[in-house]
Amino acid sequence: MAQDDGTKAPAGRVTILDVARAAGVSKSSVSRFLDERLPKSQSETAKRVRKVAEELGYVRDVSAASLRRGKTGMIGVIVPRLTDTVMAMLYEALQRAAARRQHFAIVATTDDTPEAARIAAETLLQRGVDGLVLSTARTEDPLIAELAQRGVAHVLAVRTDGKSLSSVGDDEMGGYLATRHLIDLGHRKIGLIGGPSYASSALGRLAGYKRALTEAGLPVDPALMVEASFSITSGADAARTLLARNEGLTGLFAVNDNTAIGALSAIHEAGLSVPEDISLVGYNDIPITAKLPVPLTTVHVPFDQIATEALEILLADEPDTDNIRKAMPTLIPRKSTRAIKQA
Amino acid sequence: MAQDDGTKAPAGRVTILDVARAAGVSKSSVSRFLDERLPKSQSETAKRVRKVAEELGYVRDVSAASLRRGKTGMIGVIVPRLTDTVMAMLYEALQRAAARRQHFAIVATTDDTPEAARIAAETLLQRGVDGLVLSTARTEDPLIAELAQRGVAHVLAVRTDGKSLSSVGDDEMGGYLATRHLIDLGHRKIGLIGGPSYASSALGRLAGYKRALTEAGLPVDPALMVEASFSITSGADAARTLLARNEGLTGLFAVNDNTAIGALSAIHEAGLSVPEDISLVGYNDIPITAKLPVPLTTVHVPFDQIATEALEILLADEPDTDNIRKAMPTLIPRKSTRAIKQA
DNA sequence: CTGTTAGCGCGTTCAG
DNA sequence: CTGAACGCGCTAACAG
Repeated sequence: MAQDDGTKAPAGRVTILDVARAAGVSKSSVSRFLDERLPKSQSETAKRVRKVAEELGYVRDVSAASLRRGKTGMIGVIVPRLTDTVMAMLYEALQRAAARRQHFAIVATTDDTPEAARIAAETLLQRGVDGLVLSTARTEDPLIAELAQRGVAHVLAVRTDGKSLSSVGDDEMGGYLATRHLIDLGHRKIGLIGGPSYASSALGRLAGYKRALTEAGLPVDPALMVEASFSITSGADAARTLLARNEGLTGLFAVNDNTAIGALSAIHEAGLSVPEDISLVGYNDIPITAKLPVPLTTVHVPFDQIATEALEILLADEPDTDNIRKAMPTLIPRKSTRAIKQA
Repeated sequence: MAQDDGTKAPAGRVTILDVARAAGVSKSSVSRFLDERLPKSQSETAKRVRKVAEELGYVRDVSAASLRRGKTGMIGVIVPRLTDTVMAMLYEALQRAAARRQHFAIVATTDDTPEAARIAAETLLQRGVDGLVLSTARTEDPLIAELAQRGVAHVLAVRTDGKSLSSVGDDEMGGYLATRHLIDLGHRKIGLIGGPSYASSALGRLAGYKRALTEAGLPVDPALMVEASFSITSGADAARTLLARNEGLTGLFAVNDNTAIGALSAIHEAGLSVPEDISLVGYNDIPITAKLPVPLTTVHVPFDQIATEALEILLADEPDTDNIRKAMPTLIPRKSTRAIKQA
């Protein structure tokens, strides 16, 4: 039994025509009054139309509007995986930023493989997204080149290829801050658990690590640097290697919280403690780091800012001039680092 | 400089009409041959049309198709948050299941508040989803009642309200398995870190805990049970309470891996070790549990199965008969549990 | 500011 | 099986 609200009950869903009739105006007027992109008119009729629409429970059919406008108001996000908390944080931030701009962010995952990234992009494009936010960029990424060539609006987030429009964290600075923190605490032999070399974020943090060392007059020793993926297991492996290879290591900088957590396991396994024997710094400040038995010192990344700027770039009317925007990270000192014991 | 593929270059995007012309058939034929819902015709023209479409790089305009079909092929997923790995796993599983059925899953988060859940549902519906998968159900959830009354297709996943169509894990069984495991190892004083009482999953696991205890002739002692949220911090708090309140506690079952991880902190803090002093079991088997310094014994939940069945229910032509489908969990014994030391 | 008109690209009648 | 014609609901262009 459908409820009767006094107006002629529309058969199925309420269309713009129902509203127009009920308000006694033309449907194009309704369309205009309800256009969220225009500054909302304060005229009496405008108010009445909005009220009637509200009462009737009218909601615009996005398929029809998208067809006509040539835009869907959806933006596609491509991330390696959502079970990586960093990427979940990025996506949630992008959702918030998109909502603020009356858009909606949909996501597809790639497991960090280029083939899946291509499929993800295709899927999202097929779904009609107005643009793409990619966090999977590699240096010399053919997918990105192709998108550019096809004229697909896109922006890189968190990771950059060094040339396309991007919104990232200042990884070099973050790496510097982390390493400098350890140096300031008196550490002299500081290992690095790096990330995959195809990720600009990992490379930047490595560069920052080197700069801090050099600036402090410390040697940049290849034996102190190990490359890992962004996984917990590979962090553990890397830490094991580093520990075995370097007598007297007291500081460790992992360019990712996950690898730091893996390193924690390896350190315990070796009969050592954090921070008593080894001071450890992570990167990203994922929620769990603050809640570990020994809360992890890490570098906080302002994902909300990165997301906001990414969308600003993507949705800008005319192409931006400065290609790569960098957001400032912050060091969060917690309990996994302490001043070195005096010899 | 647009490349010329020999056919008349369409101005903007390739439409169905371009394909029709290039293949020498009418556009309705093209539409039919390319309809993924129909069994694909093997006739020569069909093959030719598909080939031409492929060559021209034709992709169906989903807005136009959706407008005409009255369906978008999108399903909306509502979860508390994606930074909770459990929910990220659920959503990724739903994405895969949706893809298998030629659909696409979009997501919105609620921070586990009913008001945000309502907004999330509205947002998703406005975006034109064909149905909703909710993992935020509470017992007596007005939002769900409203969806039902409005005729919105929906299914509950992981958590159920006990009456609506749902696809969940068998939480009672999981709770039983976890507790039984501890009992089998000789533990007699087993604490429970429960979840919020509005979540059916938490309630089910609690019920399983009680059944295992009762079956073993052990008392169900209220002092051994603490309610927590699903967060790490609250898990730590709960464990502290339990430890302080119960002399001789040797076993602990946390109905969620996150709270188990929190408990870990509290246990260490109290100067105790896992599994030497306390055996600990979690729930969900999120990836990190296997990689902790002491890998966590936990209950694995088949999210892929839950997701597949959820979509089966949601996309079914006629309403299902059995309301609540339950997937079997599995106990994964790792290093956080061991036989009790003999007195 | 308002209304009229003309499609957006597609899927689905319906007649052949 | 095929094609012609219609219209899904909306917005843009235009005219008043």
